[in-house]
Parts: sequence; C-alpha cells; structure tokens
Amino acid sequence: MTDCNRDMTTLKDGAVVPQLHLILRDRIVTGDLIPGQRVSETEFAKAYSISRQPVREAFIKLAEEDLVVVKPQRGTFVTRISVPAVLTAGFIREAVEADIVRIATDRATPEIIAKLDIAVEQQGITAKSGTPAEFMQLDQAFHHQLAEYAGKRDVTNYLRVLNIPVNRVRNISARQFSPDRLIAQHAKIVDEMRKHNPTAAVEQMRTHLREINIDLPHIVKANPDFFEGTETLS
Amino acid sequence: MTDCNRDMTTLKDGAVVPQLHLILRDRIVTGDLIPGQRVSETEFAKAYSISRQPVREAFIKLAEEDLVVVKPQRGTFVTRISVPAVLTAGFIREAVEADIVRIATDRATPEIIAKLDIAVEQQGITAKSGTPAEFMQLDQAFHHQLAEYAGKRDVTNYLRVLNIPVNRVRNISARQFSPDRLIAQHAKIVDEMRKHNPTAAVEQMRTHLREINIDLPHIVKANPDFFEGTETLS
DNA sequence: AAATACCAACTTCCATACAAGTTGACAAGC
DNA sequence: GCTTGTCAACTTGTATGGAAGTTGGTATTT
Repeated sequence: MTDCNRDMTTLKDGAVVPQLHLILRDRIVTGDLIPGQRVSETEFAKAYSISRQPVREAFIKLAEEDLVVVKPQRGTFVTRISVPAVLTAGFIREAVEADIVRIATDRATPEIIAKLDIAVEQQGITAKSGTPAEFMQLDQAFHHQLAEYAGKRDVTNYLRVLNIPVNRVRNISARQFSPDRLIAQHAKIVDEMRKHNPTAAVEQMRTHLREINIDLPHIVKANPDFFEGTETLS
Repeated sequence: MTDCNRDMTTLKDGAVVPQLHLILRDRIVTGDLIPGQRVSETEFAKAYSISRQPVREAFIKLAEEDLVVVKPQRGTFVTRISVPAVLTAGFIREAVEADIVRIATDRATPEIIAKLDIAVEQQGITAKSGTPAEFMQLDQAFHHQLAEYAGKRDVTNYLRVLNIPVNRVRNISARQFSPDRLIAQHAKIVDEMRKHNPTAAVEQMRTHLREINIDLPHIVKANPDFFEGTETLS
C-alpha cells in the first residue's frame, strides 16, 4: 500500500470531487505522485474516507488534463511526461508570447516599464534567498504581467492546460534551470521594450522561451523513468 | 420532454461513456442542442437506455470542454458561447498559424505548393456544389495541411479544444461566412508561399484569420440568445 | 522441467438507491 | 393585493453492490 494521504489532508465540507481534483493535480504536478505510478479508486477512497465514485470522477478530470491514463479493467496510472507534448506546448507558447510582447511593447508606458523592472529585480532577490517554487511563481507572474499589459489577460487561462506538462518538467527537475540566465533574459526583454523596439523584444522573448528546449534533453537523461518512451524496461 | 434521441441513435457495444461523450459533443457543436438549453442526467439516461452514471460522467467531460455547465442541485445547461473566448481563441490561433505558415513557406517545395493549389481548387468546387459542413471541413483540412508541412502536425490536436467555440459559431451561423472570400485568401497565402515570401504569407494569414472577428458582431446580433451576456431577458 | 489450464484477487465500468439541496406552485395569513 | 410558509417534484452529489474483464500465481498435465 502506497502512501496516499501524504499529509493526512482531510476534505472540507461541500462538494468532494473538485477538492480531490485539485489536490491530486497538485500532487502529480509537484511530483509527489510519480509518473508511471499506479493509482486505484479504492485506494484513494479509503485514504480520504469517501466512496469510490467521487474518486472516479476526479480521475476523469485528471485524464482530460492528461495527468492520468485510465486503462479499463486494468488500472489507472500517472502518465509519464510526453516530450513531444512539451515541445508542442513550447512552440505554441512561443508564438503566443511573441505576439503578446510585440503588443505590450507598442503599449508600453514608463509606468509599465517601471513595474516590469521591479518584477525583474524581485526575481533576482528570490533567486538568491527563495525556494525554487517561489522563483517559478515569480517567473510565471512576469509573463502574466506582459499578457496583462498587452490586454490579453484571458490568454493565460486558455493556455493553462497546455503548460501542465511543462510545469511537471520544471518541478521534477527543480534546480536544473539556472535562474540567473532566465532573469538576464527577462531584463533584456524589458530593455528592448523600454527602447520601443518590438522586433528586438520579440526576438529576445523567443530565445528566452527556447531555453527549456536546451535543458530538456539533459533532464530526460537524468530522469528517464519520468518520461514517455524512455522508461527503463523492468 | 425535449427530443433527446434525435435520430434514435443506439449505442454500440463497449464502453458507453466515450460514445455518449462524442455524440453529445457533436450535438452541441452542430447546434442540435441549443445554447442555454437544459439537459438533465435522467433525461439522457432514459433516451439512451442506460443508467444515470455514464451520462453524468459524459457531462463531466463536456464540462471540461466548456460545452455544458453543471450547477449543483439545480441542473446542467448547454453553455452559451462566450464572445471573449472566441476572440481569445482567435488571437492564439493567429499567433500559432502565423509561425506555422512562416515555417511552411521556408520548407515549401514545388510538390507541396502543388498540393495546396489542388486543395484550394477543391474548396472552390465544394463552395458551389457542396454543403456548408463539407466546405468547413475542407477549410480545416487546409490549415491542417499547412501545419503538416511545417512539421507541426501535433499542434492542431492541442488547439482542438480552443477551436470548439469557434466551430460552434461557424455551425450556428452556417451561411454567414462567404466562402469565396475565404478561398481567395487561401489562394493569396499559397501565392506568397510560392514566391518564397514568408513575411507576406504571414500577413495574408493574419488578415485571413481576422475575418471571423469581422463577421462575429453581426452573428451575435442575429442570434443573441446563443451568446453569453446578450441573451434576451425572459 | 516446461507448458498449459485454472482460479482467486484484483481492476474499472455500470446500475441502483438514497442524501442533500433548489425551485416553483399553492395556500394561508397579513 | 401582497407576503410568507409549506411542501411536492425536481435537480445533482455520494454510497454501494454487482458485472465484466485483466492479471498473476498455482496446480495440473505433458
């Protein structure tokens, strides 16, 4: 029996399915439930003291996000991360954020630039004294800010599911990313925006987002069991 | 009691939930189940001679695609189309297809150009003698081809959910789109690709994809009940 | 020893019953 | 007339039992 109730999380009153859905999603994305691991309805039902049906329905939602695969009459398993999915998500994100930063550059006021400067500065502080998770959040906030200033705040909501595998990679590999390089690239983007040079800003953004593709092969090599198609044959 | 089993569709052997999911999705996207309409679990259970549970699970999947909203203890309703969602989907799609057509132009061989010419020609034939649904399928196939030739076939899969509201609009408004104009734009895109002019091809693609934004206000005016926030107060 | 048939212990899938909450009609009281 | 309380008829949410199918170990057979 695996450890299903990590921190003995008890559910609040109200609908059970949404709560369980969020909890399990977080546990998978953060790597607490590891890729390939078996998760059964009965197991979690006992762990959270509920019946099988709500667990099943939470599994359906997770399956829609490609976080688990349900194999009928065989079992449900945490999905291994698909490298093509990460690359495709990266491609889409690059295209979208390129347009976003172009628009944001056109709209950039001194106030906006000032706020972005502060954000980058904060990232530097957190990179030194904060946790990887905190830095990751600031990184995401930076890109959300750009979308906001481009008048495209909604966009990030619609790309959330797409970014799930990317976030899994970042969480699993924690320290593989060098924050300093990312922050320097953020600074360059803001600099080009300050100079009202949209083309250069877009180019900086594109090279910035391609960072993950550079690190990805090493992360896969280091954790082959977490990725689809590269798992060690047992 | 509404007409829930339109064409008395009976389900095949095998898993029931996936079948029902596809059937209901199609019925919503094609406008057979109209926005705002109430759909209850019991209703479809009786209509398809199954129990409530599979219907419920199909509803969960539809809710993840934002095709229905489940209001606890109140009912489940076909969602009205969100105009901001359509616009956001359009923005994302424009950014992605701009990059796709740029790459496709770089990779374009005479064979590829020939195939695209044939596709455009076929669209013209279908526009005259075919149904709107057939033309719509050819239109989608054209964009799929471009992704294919850009080496980004996967991308379309990941944008499928995003395009759902757009397809709902196109189905509901059927003839509102003028095929001739769309085909002419397709032809212009291929022409710029033929001349190996990626920048111009991208620009043609962007103006092409903005067509829907032009027609959208008229479609909303013509069918206010189908859209969120513009429904007539009863 | 090796291959095969069998079976018990799992899994997810579906059906059914009940619990909890909302809604709208309807009647009683102001 | 208008408000308000009651209640029956709905809705979705959860629990539970059994159906159907897979899996892996074990005994049987070759």
